Amino acid sequence: MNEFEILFEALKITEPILQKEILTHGVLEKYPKGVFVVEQDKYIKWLAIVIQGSVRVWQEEEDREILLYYVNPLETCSLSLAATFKDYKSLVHARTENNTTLIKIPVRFVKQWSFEYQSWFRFTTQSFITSYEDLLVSYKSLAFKRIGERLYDYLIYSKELSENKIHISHKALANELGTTREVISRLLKQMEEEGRLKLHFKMIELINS
Amino acid sequence: MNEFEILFEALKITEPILQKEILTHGVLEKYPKGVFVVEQDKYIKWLAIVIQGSVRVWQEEEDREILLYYVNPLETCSLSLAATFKDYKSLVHARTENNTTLIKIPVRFVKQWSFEYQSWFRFTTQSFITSYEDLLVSYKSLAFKRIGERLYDYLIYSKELSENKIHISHKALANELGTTREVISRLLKQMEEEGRLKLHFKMIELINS
DNA sequence: AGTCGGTTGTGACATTTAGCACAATTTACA
DNA sequence: TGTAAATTGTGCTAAATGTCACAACCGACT
Repeated sequence: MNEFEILFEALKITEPILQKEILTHGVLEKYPKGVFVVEQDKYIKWLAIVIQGSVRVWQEEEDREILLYYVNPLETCSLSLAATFKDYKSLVHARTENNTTLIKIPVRFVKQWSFEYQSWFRFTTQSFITSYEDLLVSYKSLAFKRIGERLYDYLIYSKELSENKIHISHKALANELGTTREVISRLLKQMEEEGRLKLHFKMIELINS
Repeated sequence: MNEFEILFEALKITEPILQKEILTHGVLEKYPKGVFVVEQDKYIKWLAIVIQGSVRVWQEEEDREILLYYVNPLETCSLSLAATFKDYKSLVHARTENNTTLIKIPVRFVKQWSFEYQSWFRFTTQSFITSYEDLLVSYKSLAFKRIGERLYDYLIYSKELSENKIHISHKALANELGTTREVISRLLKQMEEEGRLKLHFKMIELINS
């Protein structure tokens, strides 16, 4: 099954005309890790849907950054989606996290299809809603939780995606959470002393409670 | 011009069939200040569009709260909108700020119309996008700015909506920004000493720089 | 084995934010 | 006019977070 077929199946795109449109105007691209897909303050020209790999989306200011979310297979960056409805500059950065396969759709089609094809409408709408809810949860967490708790939440969440061993540096964790490396190092050390995890070089092992 | 006509004009709802649908299924309601329109963890049954007045939308945890946004005339709460596409419990609270006139649409129609009527599609889409962007800006601000700056930003923003005199208590400001009253009082006092504003009882006067 | 760049640990200290206590002030309204 | 409730000011203290400096450590590569 090729990438387009994967897309059609996952998004339940059954309309033959829409399939044809996507095949005609969509562009398949493969990127290595670390490529910028979207840059803050630049105009967005394509809607990218991740087929394989993942894309990290974040905001930055001076030398700090904070994670917004990851775009995983068969999801799209809801901000690119927003941009397709209203020409504007990106408020965020986005970069591939792994080798990543994308299908890119020129923005001018995205809106039009939403009104014409039920399945595409479902896809765009769902993407928006999910992203909005996620952001809302993050916002609340940022407003009311202390860094220690947000850090642990992050680790638990990462664990669910893979296993008990999370491969990430303290500096990278700081960038996910919008703080600095020393803060993370100290909090992790403290959690290690509490027996909640075990620290290794560029790896954190969670201990099942 | 009655409330429905105002709605049609503002949202550029020209389709006669849609107008008829809205007149048939929409309900006009007038509330005094302080009525809960949506409550956290409750199911959403209506999409409310503000015609007059305004609705405050916020999140809370224990005895803290933080503002998300205000719904102003001819806007809708994007979270109610999200809920119409996916039955779920509200993540937020919403309460009228003034005497407020709403048009309420049962959620089951909202999604259907989006796909059937261009103007309704434009309305729902725009609402989502605007809310999403606003939340994103708030998120960044929360992540990187200190309370003092967020406070001043808030005052400047309020000033633009009305005049130099902002009628609000320190406690209410704390609730807008997710902090406590003492913090706000001190920061305001400091800004007064710096000549940036003048404090009165339940009112803050901004000084043009 | 040696070098180098990135990573981690940590002490000392500064700043920001929060929490408690209580007095003073203002308003609403009985 | 008097009283109660809400609002504001502020000293003191504590906790959370950020900053700087520097040493120790790890792993990739020659």
